Amino acid sequence: MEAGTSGAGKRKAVCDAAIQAFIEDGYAASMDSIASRAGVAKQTLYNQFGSKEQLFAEVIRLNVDAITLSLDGPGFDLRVSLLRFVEAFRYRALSQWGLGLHRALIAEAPRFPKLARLIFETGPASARDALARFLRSAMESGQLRKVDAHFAAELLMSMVAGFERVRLLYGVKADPVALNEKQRCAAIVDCFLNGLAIE
Amino acid sequence: MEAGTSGAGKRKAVCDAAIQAFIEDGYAASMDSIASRAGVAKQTLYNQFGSKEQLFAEVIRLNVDAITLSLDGPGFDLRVSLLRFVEAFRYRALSQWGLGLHRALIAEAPRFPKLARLIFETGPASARDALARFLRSAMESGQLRKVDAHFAAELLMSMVAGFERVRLLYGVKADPVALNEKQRCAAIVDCFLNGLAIE
DNA sequence: GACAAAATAGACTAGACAGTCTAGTCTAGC
DNA sequence: GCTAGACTAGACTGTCTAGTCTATTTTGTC
Repeated sequence: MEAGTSGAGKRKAVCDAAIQAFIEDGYAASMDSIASRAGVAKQTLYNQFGSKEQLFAEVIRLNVDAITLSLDGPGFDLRVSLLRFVEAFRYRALSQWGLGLHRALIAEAPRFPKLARLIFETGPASARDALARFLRSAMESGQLRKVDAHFAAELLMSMVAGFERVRLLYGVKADPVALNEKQRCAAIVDCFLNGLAIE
Repeated sequence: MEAGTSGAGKRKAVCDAAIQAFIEDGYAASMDSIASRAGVAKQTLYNQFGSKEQLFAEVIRLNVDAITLSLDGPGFDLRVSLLRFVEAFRYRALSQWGLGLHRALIAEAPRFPKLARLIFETGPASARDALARFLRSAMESGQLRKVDAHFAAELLMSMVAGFERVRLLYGVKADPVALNEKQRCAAIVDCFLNGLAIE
């Protein structure tokens, strides 16, 4: 007898299948395909979630959380901490998983405005706020120029997941002569630190 | 007798209606709705474009071009030129028009990989290349630190249309205490110039 | 083993939509 | 005026999908 054979187990199997389907096909993924992926009858989806909209909202909510990384230690080296954040955030935003989720959400945001807002707040906005708190403490301890911390946090996140995320969303491969991942992260952090250096 | 009463005139009317419909509803916009928006019979769409896919590809192609702004003058002030670029690019990327086009394209990129690639090359990549050429000349004349010019161009474009574009795509209003547009553009350019200043 | 809750397959409804077809109208050039 | 070609309204086909329903089987609990 396998693990998810009824009740909560089935629910998990359905969520896994659904997020995968939504990542691949967006909201257009059919309930039939989700059911067959999960190895479950379609009726079970309706028993568990009521409707496609609720299933979508539920699995998206389950799969989004903030990056609350080890940004808080006060004694840490600024550059090292930022580099760790940048690498983690880059992985989140630019993995197939992150790109697919982003694509599905962006496409359906007009249809699900409340869900979109919730996801934005618990995802990107929450990560930005954590980063802003970290940057503010660095500003107060004289390691960075004093500017709007939220603005600075958004700037760093943009540098990581701006142009390159667009490129990946369009399905275009990286230029072979471009910098590799590590170099890119380091260059971003250095440019950011120079940009906000004490004059 | 109005302008677009047959032939090329109708075609223009259909293109206008179609791009508007795709911006609002994505590829899900129905051929019936496009026809009625254009004040045209559905058959006319098929006479002119053959299929929905071809209509989509055609109107997207018509509506994407590069920002080839006045970046080329050699004697111009670096900061002023960049500010002009940033403000123009910001408007392009963050207007309802730009956001809608972006949303529709991102959502359908997996279905239209060749079109997506074409659009990426003629749109963002082409703007990046123009900016990179401009930055390279600034580097060569000693106004900027010498780094990979493509990387630098992508960084600046990311700063403009990164986090904030995501926020708008999610339909979330700006934080009321945030910087206004002009301030934001100026802060971005200043951070960029500091980040790449000669040591 | 009996029973109740939950799951199953699969048929079914209702509606949306791409694309086709038809019958008839409008317009330009001759 | 006549004709060819484009346009029109709208009916129609075939397909796809969300969601429902039913009859049957499986599962966990006592």
